[in-house]
Amino acid sequence: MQALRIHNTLTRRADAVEPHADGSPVTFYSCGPTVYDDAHIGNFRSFLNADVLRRTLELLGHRVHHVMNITDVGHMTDDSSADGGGEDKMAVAGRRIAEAKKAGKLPAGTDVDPGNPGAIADFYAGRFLEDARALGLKVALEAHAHPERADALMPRPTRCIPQMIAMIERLVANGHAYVAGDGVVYFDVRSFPAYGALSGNTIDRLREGAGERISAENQAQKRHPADFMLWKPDMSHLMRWPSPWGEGYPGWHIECSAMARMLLGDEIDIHSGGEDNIFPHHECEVAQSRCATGRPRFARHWFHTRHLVVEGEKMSKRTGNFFTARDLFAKGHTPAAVRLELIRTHYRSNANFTLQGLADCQRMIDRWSRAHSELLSRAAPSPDESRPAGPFERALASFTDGLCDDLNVARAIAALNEACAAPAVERDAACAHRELAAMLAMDSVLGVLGRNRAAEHAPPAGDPGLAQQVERLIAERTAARAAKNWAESDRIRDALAAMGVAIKDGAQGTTWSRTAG
RNA sequence: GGCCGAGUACCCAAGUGGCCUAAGGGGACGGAUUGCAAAUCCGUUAUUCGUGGGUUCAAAUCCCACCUCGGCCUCCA
Repeated sequence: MQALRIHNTLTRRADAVEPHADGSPVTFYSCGPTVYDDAHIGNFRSFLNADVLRRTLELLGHRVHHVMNITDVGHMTDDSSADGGGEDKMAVAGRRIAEAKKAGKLPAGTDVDPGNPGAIADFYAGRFLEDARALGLKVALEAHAHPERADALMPRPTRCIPQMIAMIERLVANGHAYVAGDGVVYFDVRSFPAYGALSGNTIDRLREGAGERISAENQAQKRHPADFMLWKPDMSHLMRWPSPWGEGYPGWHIECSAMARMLLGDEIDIHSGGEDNIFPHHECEVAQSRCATGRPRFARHWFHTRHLVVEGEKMSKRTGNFFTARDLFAKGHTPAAVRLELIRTHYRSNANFTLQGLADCQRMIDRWSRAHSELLSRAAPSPDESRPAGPFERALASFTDGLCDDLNVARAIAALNEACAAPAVERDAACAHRELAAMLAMDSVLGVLGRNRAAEHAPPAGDPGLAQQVERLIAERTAARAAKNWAESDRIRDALAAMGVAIKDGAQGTTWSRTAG
C-alpha cells in the first residue's frame, strides 16, 4: 500500500499516515461546526480538506473510521471575558430566528421556536447536514445512509454530557483539575508539562500575552493564567445540566476529548480542524485527554487547514464577501464547483476563494463530465486486458502520487486534466472499461462527478413558472429559426438572457441553464 | 508587542538548489465549427518567480533586510 505523507502539526514535518494497528481502520476525529448559524465556505474548506484526506486514505485501501462532531452547546460570544462571560450564542441565534420569523423570511415549511435552544441547534444542524451532503462530505453521507449510527458518526455534545462529567471527575480526582473559589472547575496546566507542545507555546510565553483578553476577576480565581475552564456552574445559561459542581455547562474543549474517547478510543490516529483550533482548543484537548487516560499520546497526527480569504480579502459580513454554501447554491453554482474551488488549493496555504475561480472550476468539471460520459458510452462489459494502459490509467498513478505527497491536490487535478486532453488515438487504443475505473477512482477523492447539478433547473424561489416560460420561449425561438427569422430568434435569446437563462443549440436541440449569480 | 505562515503571468495555482528559457485550469488572442452566438476542438500567451542585497559553478527554491497579506497569543474552520 502506497504511503500517504501528511504534514503533522505536532512534529512539524510530513509523517506517514497509517492505522495504529495493522488491519485496523484509521481512526479520524474532525472538529465540526457549531450550529448557531449556517456554516460558511471557510468552515467548509476545513471540513472538505478533512474529507479529501479521508477519501485519499480510502483510495489507498485503508478503512477509515471518521467522526465529526456537531457542537450544539451554547457557548459565549464575549471575547473580553473569555472564561464564560458575554452572551450565550444560542440566545443570539434565537433572536436572529425570531427576527426572520417576524419578517416572514424563514424558509417555507420550517417552524422553529426561537426560545428553545435545542430546537435552534437542530434547525441549524439540519441545514448544515444538507449542505454537507450536497458538498459530498462523506461522513455526512454515511450518517444519512445509516441513521442508527448518526450519533456515533456525527456526535452532539448535548447528548454526551455524562461522558464529559466523568472525564472532568477523573481529572479532578487525579489532581489535574481543581475547583476554584468561584466554583468553576479549571484544568491545571502546570500539572501537565507537555502543555504547549502542539502549538509551540510555552506556559511562560502564554503568561505574557494573557493579560489582554481575560478579565481580572476570572484570572484571580485561577492558579495559573493559562488554566482553562472544564465546567462552569451557571443558572443563567440557556443550556445547563446538573453536575457534581452544580448546575451549569461544560468548558469549550472537553466535548471533543470526551467524544473522541467515547467513539474512537484513548488514542486516535488523526485529528483535524482549522488552523485557529491549534491553540487553544487542540492544545487543551491534548492536555485533558492525556491526563484523563494516562496515555503518552492523544492524537498521533494533527491535520490543520489554513484559513480562506475571499477575493483577496478576509471574509467578513461587513465587506460583503461573506458566503455560506447555501448562498452559492441559491445563486446557481453547483455543489461540485464549490467543492472543487474549496479543495483545489493546498490545505496549508491561504486559499483565495473567488467567483472567477468558481467559474473556472465549473468549466473543468464540465470537461471531466464529458470525458466521463464518453468513457461510459464506450466501456465494454468485459474489459480487454491486452490493451495497454491508457491516459486515465496512467493519470491515476500521478494523481495518487500527488495526493500522497502531503495532499497535493493541484498536482492530482493536473494529472486528470492531462488525461482528458490526451489525443483521441490514445484514448481509442485504451480499454475504456479500465479507463473508466481509473477515472472513477480519481473522482472518488475529488467527489465532483455526482454533484455537477445544482438547482439549475429548479426555478428560483418566488418564480415557480420560470421553467414553463423558458420552455415556451425556446419553442418559439426554434420555430423562428426554422423559418430563418434570425432577428426574432436573437430577440428571444436576448430576452432569455435577461431572465438569467443561457441557452445552447446542440445536435439534440436547444438546452438551457440558469446563469449563476 | 511576541510567535508562526505566505507573496509565482490578467486571475486561480503547482514547483522548495541543476530535468524550470516555471505544471495544470481559467481568461485573452488567432484558427476550425456555427445563420449569428453559446458550447466544443486546435494553436499562441512568464528568459521570469514581492523588493533590495548575499551565498553558490548553479537560486523561484538557501541566507539577510525591507514591503505586503494571513493566522495565533484563551470567540473563531
